Amino acid sequence: MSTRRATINDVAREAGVSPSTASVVFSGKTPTSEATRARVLAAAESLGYTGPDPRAASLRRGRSGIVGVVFDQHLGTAFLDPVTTHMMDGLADGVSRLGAALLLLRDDGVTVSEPSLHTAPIDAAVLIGCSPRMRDSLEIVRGRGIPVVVVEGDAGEGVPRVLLDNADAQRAAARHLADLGHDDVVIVTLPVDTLRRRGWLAPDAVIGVDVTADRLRGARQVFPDAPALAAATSSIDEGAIAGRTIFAERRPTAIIAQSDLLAAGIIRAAEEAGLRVPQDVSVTGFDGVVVDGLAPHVLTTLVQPATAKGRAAGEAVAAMLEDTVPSGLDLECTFRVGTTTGPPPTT
Amino acid sequence: MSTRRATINDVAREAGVSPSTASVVFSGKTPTSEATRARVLAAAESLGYTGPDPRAASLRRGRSGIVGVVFDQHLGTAFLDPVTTHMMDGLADGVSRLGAALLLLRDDGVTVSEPSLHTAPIDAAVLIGCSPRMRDSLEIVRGRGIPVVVVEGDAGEGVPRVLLDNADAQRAAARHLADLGHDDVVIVTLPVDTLRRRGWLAPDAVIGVDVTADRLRGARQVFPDAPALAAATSSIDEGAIAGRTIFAERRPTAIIAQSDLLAAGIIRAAEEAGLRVPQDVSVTGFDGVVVDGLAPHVLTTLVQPATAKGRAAGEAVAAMLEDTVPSGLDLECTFRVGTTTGPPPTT
DNA sequence: TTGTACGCGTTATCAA
DNA sequence: TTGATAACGCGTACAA
Repeated sequence: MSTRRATINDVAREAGVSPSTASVVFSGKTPTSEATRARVLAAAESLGYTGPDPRAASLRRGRSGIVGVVFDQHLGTAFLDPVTTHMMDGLADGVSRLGAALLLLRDDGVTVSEPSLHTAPIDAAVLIGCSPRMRDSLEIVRGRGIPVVVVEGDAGEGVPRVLLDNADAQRAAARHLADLGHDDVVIVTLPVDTLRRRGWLAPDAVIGVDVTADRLRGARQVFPDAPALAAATSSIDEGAIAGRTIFAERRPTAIIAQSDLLAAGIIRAAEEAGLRVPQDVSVTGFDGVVVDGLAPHVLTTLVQPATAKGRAAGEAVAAMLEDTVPSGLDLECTFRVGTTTGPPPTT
Repeated sequence: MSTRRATINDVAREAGVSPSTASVVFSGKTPTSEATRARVLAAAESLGYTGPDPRAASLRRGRSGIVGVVFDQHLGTAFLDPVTTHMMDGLADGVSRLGAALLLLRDDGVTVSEPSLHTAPIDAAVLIGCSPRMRDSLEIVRGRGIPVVVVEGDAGEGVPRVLLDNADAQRAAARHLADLGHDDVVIVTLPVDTLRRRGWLAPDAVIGVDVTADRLRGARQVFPDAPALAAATSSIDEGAIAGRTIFAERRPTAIIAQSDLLAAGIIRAAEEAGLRVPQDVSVTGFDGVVVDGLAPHVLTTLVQPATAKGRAAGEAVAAMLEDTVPSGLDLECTFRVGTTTGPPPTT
């Protein structure tokens, strides 16, 4: 029983047909007589043959039926972000018409072991932007000649992308604050580079992450001189850290956070500092996800179509694999006014 | 430029070495002289060769470096459950020492297109239990001779499993309620079968989902006659539906929900019905996840080590691929008393 | 409808 | 340290 697994050759021999005939019985590419078909199946059964080896089939066909999803961070971290989760949802949906499965890949720059982005048997790749690493990932994938779709990132010519109107959306939120009378505003940004360093950004700081840069640009269109503080990642804890940093130094009347999770942390920090939201300080978020523990607040935020984003990416991939040329897709955020913004304190 | 991609043979020829030497340069399996190494790399560079084709390598090696994660439901749905999310987190961690990537697979019973469970090039599989479908999935994977680990499910002999002490844990919660003086208790269960039908369970109902059955058994050890209502899935909305059904018909003093999400929905339904929690009705959950919008309540629940569960599964897989025999692993839930349980109303 | 023959691109083995 | 050889298991022209 410890012998090697049966191959289609064994089955063919057992059934008294040629290997190609046996192959055809399994693939159904060519009609076969009911008799041979039955004989082949019986032979397979008796040998414990359960179908073509996917590795060999894949080599032969030149296709693996696998779409890689490339993250730039620990997979766990990615999953804990509701935006990513929803996007994966849509992505699974989008590629489903291909019948492709999703391979979770992480490109951290270090070639650990296999399969990395260099060696994974993927037919196409979806790069989840938001990271400077992405440029390198893109390079690798394109070098391999693999079709790729970029979600929220600058891809260069010829790479289909799924984009959000980050700048415009963020400007809408800033405008909302300005209309309420705010002019002392601080911006808390998503990571600005691979190093994910925290801290105040110099006015001329170069930002390597598109999402961060775009949202910042939108905010600055309304508040050109607003100071910006970079967070290390998008999480409630990071938001709290940023909030504490801010309130230790100053008392802005409003804070624009580049994600809902950050906003939630900032609100927590504000309350720790004895500030009421929105009476003492207004806070806006970005994403429109459900944040736990925020009740009874309802975040004023930009609701992004995360699921649609994933689905669009999936469909673009499907199109590329079917030799259609997919165009990039621009999705829009919806501004939602919640209970975390109000007029600035009159003092 | 539209010619086929370069192969390692082309590179070898260009570099004036044998294919095997070129191969070795890329794999590093055998020492090579600096000179040949440089020549091969240069040749590769000039031909645009970016490394061995993973499909061919995988065929030759008999390994793909991919671990399949099999879900029994829409991937999106799975991702939206915090327990699954945390488990994936741990799983990614657990297989990382293998350097393996995770392939998201869904086994819905219908063989749509490739790669399904039948044809995916995976070295091992992790079945996320909780489903009757799982038995079939298991059959398929084992038929292919692929090592498999089952998380929370009955696997039959010889299949390593990662289990939770569902029955014991649930009994602890039930005991807690009994100690408080409750004796009019209703149980809201997770789905009982593939059909995910809602409704009251007959006392002798056959339950095809292990988790559901185990937790129910634990509760019934304390409250043998408690009626049980099945939900269609684990979500807040489903919990609310169940809650409304219950409160329309009766006024139990306590409700045992088989998940936190269900519990949250039940609490919502209770409040809709003008009932206070826990003064009028106590509610217990299961999982110990953070549920949004539940504040200021803190759920009395069983906290399960979701991340550890995933990590254990990952490590078991790694062990199997390294020819070690992994033993199954039993993990324990921790009972946490929150603010949603109290003595029954004295009326 | 079935069989023959070959190649997909790589790597393990072993000898040189 | 390098090279020759032989699979790995399958799919598909093409011919019969």
